[in-house]
Amino acid sequence: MQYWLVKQEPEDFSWADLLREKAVTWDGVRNYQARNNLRAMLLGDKVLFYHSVSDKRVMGVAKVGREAFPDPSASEADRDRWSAVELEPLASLPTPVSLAQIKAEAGLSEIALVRHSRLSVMPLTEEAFLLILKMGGWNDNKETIDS
DNA sequence: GCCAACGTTGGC
DNA sequence: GCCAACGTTGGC
Repeated sequence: MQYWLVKQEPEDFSWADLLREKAVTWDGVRNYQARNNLRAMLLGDKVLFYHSVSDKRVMGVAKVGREAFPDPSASEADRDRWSAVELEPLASLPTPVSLAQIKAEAGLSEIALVRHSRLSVMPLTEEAFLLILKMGGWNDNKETIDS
């Protein structure tokens, strides 16, 4: 099991949109580091969904529903250069976790969300992932989210 | 709205 | 291959 965080401006595609649509093709990533992270995702990996810019909060947990495939939003010539995955919603955080809270938490000072604010797809350690869940009011143990 | 950080492009 | 110019992202 690996853990990730993806960012999206809620005006473009929000957590509520994902809950409504039940699945989304996560395409349009045009940064190599982010793309490499997409390609490393495995079926069932857990993905925190973060609202950037206007909201700046972690909203919920999704899972990888399909591993990397050629990005359908890329031009024919670039189809193999860029990748997409599918994400499915798992659960909303009882209380979304703000960027300010994350920055104030010593245990999260090393995560890419803080250190590399422009990266849109990033890995998280299990510790960081579970800590953010806890900060979001997720009181159960990790087996709950795994089931 | 501003600007820092960063990635990409293209001239040389 | 270097680097200046430029575009984009995203926090503030």
